[in-house]
Amino acid sequence: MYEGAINQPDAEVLNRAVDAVARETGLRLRIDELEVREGPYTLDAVLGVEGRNERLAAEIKRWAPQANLGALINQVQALPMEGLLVADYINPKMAEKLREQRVQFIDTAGNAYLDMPPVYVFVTGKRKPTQEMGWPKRDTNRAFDRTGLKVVFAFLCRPELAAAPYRDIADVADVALGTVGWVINGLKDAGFIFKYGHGKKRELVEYKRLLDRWVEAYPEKLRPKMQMGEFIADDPYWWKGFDIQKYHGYWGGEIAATHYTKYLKPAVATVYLPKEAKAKFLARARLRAAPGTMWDDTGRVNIYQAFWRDDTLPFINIAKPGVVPPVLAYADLIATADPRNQEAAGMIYDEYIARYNQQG
DNA sequence: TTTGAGCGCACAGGCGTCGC
DNA sequence: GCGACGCCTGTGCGCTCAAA
Repeated sequence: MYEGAINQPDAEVLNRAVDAVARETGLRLRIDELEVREGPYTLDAVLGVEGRNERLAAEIKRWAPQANLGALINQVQALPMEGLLVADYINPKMAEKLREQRVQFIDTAGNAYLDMPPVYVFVTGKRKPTQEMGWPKRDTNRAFDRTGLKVVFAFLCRPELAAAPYRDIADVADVALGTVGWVINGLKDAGFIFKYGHGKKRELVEYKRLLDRWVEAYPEKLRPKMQMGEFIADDPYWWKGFDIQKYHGYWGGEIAATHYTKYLKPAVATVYLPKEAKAKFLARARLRAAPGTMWDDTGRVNIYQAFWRDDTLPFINIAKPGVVPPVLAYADLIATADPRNQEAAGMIYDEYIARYNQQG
């Protein structure tokens, strides 16, 4: 068992997963290093395979719900060397998706997918470990709860906001003043904010890692709460020439990606609207409620309530009018777990977001 | 019914400004 | 230079509400 500088719960998940894969498959993985700096990346761990020369960069996730699968795939694929997802539990559906995208994984139940010819392992369907067996407790950092995510979103759009007074932050993020303290402390604990200089000015650090955490938590915690319905349009190109700004709305997801990259042909429309504009928007766009089961995504429209205040938009750094900020477009695309969308997300990151990472 | 997250408000400490 | 005052900032507490 390895005990290093990495936080205790992550180390526990890693140790359990390594033990489980050995028990279920006989394949022995070796924990070579923890918290390895590789250029701009900090790898959670580097693993070796006994009797072989391969080294695998481990991305450890204590909590890996299905809603975050796209983000997880993206994080593993972005690793600077051959990667491996190490999670508490991967259910059979997630296992199949990960295998489709050739993302190797191991979990604490003994489920695994490893493809290192001539070694090929695919184990799925092992039951989730119970709480009594030491099932790791979920991370309860308030920075990654519903309101915390609104504050972090504002920071990701405008990193310098981290140094602003609490009242300004609360105003821009549209949360209560008391919430800001919880979020800042949560970010400090997690190592995303530190204070420097004589005046103890706050600064955002580890921008990419924070973005990954946000992109991971957003589709699970915040977006479902903001959902105003799923609709369908008869004309799949209804959105072309549609003046969304008239409704104080913003294109997200695939349509945002076409504005930022000209790379995608959108099938699904994602729209962010103020609550009060929904009825007028639906009538003008001629949308109807989506049926329970849809075999084809073409023409599908997801509408979410905009979770930022319209009058604080100058602070939120909208790169294109009527289009959500690059950070949100990136998160929407990653959440789909679709390979083409992930590619588009990568382009948005490179062109619009990466510069914040270099600053931070 | 219980629990926990979110909010608003009040309070305390720090800092700057002004008058003596 | 020192003290009084007021403003700004961050923290803590109690209430409300929603989810389980």
